[in-house]
Amino acid sequence: MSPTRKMNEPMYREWILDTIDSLRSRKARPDLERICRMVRRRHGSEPEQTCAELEKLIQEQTVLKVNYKGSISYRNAAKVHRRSRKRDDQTTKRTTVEEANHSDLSNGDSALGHIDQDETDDFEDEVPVSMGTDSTIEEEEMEGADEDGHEGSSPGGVDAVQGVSGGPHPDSAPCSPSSSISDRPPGCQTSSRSSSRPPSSPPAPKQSECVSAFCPDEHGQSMVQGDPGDMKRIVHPSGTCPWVQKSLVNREIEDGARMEGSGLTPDQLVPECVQESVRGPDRQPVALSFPSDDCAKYKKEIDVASYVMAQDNVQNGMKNGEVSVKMETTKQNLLLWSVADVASYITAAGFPEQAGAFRTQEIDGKSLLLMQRSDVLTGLSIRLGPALKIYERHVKALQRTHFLDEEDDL
DNA sequence: CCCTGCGCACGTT
DNA sequence: AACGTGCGCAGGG
Repeated sequence: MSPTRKMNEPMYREWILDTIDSLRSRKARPDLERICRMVRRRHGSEPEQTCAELEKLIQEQTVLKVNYKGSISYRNAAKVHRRSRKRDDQTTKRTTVEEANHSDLSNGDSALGHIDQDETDDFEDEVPVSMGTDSTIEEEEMEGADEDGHEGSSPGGVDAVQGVSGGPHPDSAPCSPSSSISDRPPGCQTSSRSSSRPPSSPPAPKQSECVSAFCPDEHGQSMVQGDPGDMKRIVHPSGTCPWVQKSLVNREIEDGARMEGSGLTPDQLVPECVQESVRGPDRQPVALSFPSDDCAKYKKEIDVASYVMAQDNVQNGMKNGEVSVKMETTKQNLLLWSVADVASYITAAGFPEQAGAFRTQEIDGKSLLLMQRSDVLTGLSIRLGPALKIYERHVKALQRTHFLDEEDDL
């Protein structure tokens, strides 16, 4: 019965991205409610589905979920670009990434710009998004984390702390750090929130947009975060997004009068990923330390590709030498890779069957750099499972490494 | 009623 | 100054 149910991701992805773009061009906040509504109107798909698909996109970073001015917004990752102007600064900063994490967060909101076609990967490195995909992720967890992180922030952090999470949304609530993190359920249903605060929250003094995704550490990479276990779960039942329905329903039927039912306004529901970081004019963020921060930092500092490679080598137990060598030269020479090089890389990475597809499609180093997720997932005619792994763990990693390196060089 | 377009204020770089 | 964002309002269907 529900044809929409079967929709392919690519399609949905387009719809959603398109919708986000439309809303943006219309100067309307691309929030979940609007996105769902528009998708429904245009394509007739259920809000729930849209919500679920949107989440997938968030996880794969095709869409970025951010907290902007106290509310959740979604961004088309491909359109996000960071400031391209000041290169010098960037370069400098990049070197020392230590603080990158914060800056990333902060710039999220306005800095996003447009990345044209290069998209995804490019921005990735700047934006605090998560890179992983396979397992995980999401936003809500962060709350817990940050709270936990307590304000380590700053001494004077009052403001900061407050700002960090408290500002805009109660939900984020950070205000009470000491409170329980543990109970912070994944956003959607949350009941606890209802009592927390009235719908009307004061305008957030500070503003910054935070991306909600984080780095999953499914590889077991030991990143800096403290509790991996926690952050692993998925946040909300995407399939169900009560709040989505609710908001839509409200609109259609009651117009909001019913919120009390759940106790929250659509806005408040969103909290899942809300997290904010504030940073002083000249200081670092005050923010609490949440995983995402670490992730961002981690991303920058570590050579993802190397890491991945190492892993693969281990698991494949093969051609370590070859791969390693390749890796060494990767940064500078990815552009020089031939079709055969790419194929052997894929083979060495443990996907011999899929390597042929790369060869067939004549993917050389340059092409590899230009590959987008959809290209790998659907353009090569390979199975989704391996395709996802190849893209997330190898293609993306190589691209990232390449661009980062390029940036450093600049 | 809903969608769309846009002026304007605000925040960041 | 330039740019991204989104509120709030007006106009059109």
